[in-house]
Amino acid sequence: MTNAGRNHGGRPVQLDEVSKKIIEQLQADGRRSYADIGKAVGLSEAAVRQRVQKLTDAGVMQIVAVTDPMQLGFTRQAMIGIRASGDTRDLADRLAEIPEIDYVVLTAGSFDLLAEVVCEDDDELIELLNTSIRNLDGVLTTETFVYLKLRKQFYNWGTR
Amino acid sequence: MTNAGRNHGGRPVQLDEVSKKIIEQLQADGRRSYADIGKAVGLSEAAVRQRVQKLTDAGVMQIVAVTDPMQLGFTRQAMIGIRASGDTRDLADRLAEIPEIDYVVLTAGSFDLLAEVVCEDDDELIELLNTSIRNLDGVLTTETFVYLKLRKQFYNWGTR
DNA sequence: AGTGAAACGACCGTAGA
DNA sequence: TCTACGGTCGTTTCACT
Repeated sequence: MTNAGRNHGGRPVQLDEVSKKIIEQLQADGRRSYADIGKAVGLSEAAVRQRVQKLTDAGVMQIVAVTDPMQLGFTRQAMIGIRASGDTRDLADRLAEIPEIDYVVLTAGSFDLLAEVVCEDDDELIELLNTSIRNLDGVLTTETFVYLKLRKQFYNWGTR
Repeated sequence: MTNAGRNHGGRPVQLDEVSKKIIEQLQADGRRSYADIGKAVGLSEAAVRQRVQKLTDAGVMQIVAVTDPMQLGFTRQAMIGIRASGDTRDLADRLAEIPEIDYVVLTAGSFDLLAEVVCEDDDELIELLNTSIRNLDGVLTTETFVYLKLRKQFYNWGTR
């Protein structure tokens, strides 16, 4: 189960209804057996297996464990909007190295970057902002949006 | 493989090093066999399976398929900051019903809500902003941050 | 909470339509 | 790209520690 063959070109893949159904099944339960999925979509176990292989090799889909930060004791989350000078790709790289940051995206708009942080508590968040983030070369100003309640989350993916 | 027994109380669970290692293995590959994981963490297959069962039942972890919107032809993503009046929980509920929105969070700061949208192209994004989002009762102003490049994404989860 | 063993079911490779 | 099938390996259950 390697990552070999990822479609780094990023050309969209045309999916038929059957593959979409297979993905739906695995979005509900990533460990569902290929045989079970086959019954649900009307295909043999081997055919399902081949399609899943193709989809993961092409980088359309990944089957992974997703954790709940709250349950792991990370009670404080926030999105940080960053206005920057210089090369934002470079800054994004440096932000990505910070373990408390789980999400970094380069944007167009009144922020140049958005970064999501996962912290144990407010103290860790303050520490992170004051030492790790605002001190970075190229960071002009930041704006913090502390999460009060997560209402919806659907799993997409697209780091490349 | 139901969702039964989710720990909706949200009390943090204390995890030992072994469970953390198991989660790490599954974050890398959600379909890795329990036997393999057992070899990696020094536990029998049955013990690993019991722990994984517990972790998923407690709501600490979920094993799911995560898709890449780009590969599925959704070439335009954006974060939308929303300033609102009235009950933001109510507004969040209505935003969550919009299929193009995959992420809604209530925040403290200069936005009341953040919503992430996944669109096929710019036209769909414009349409969505003008018709579905800005027209909602309670939406005062919006600010859109179009994604240029996703740099880092780590899978967390916490909708309740 | 963990191991070990036996029965069962899933997965994988290959052959063939 | 699919089905069919046999060998191998993973999973499940249970008795035991």
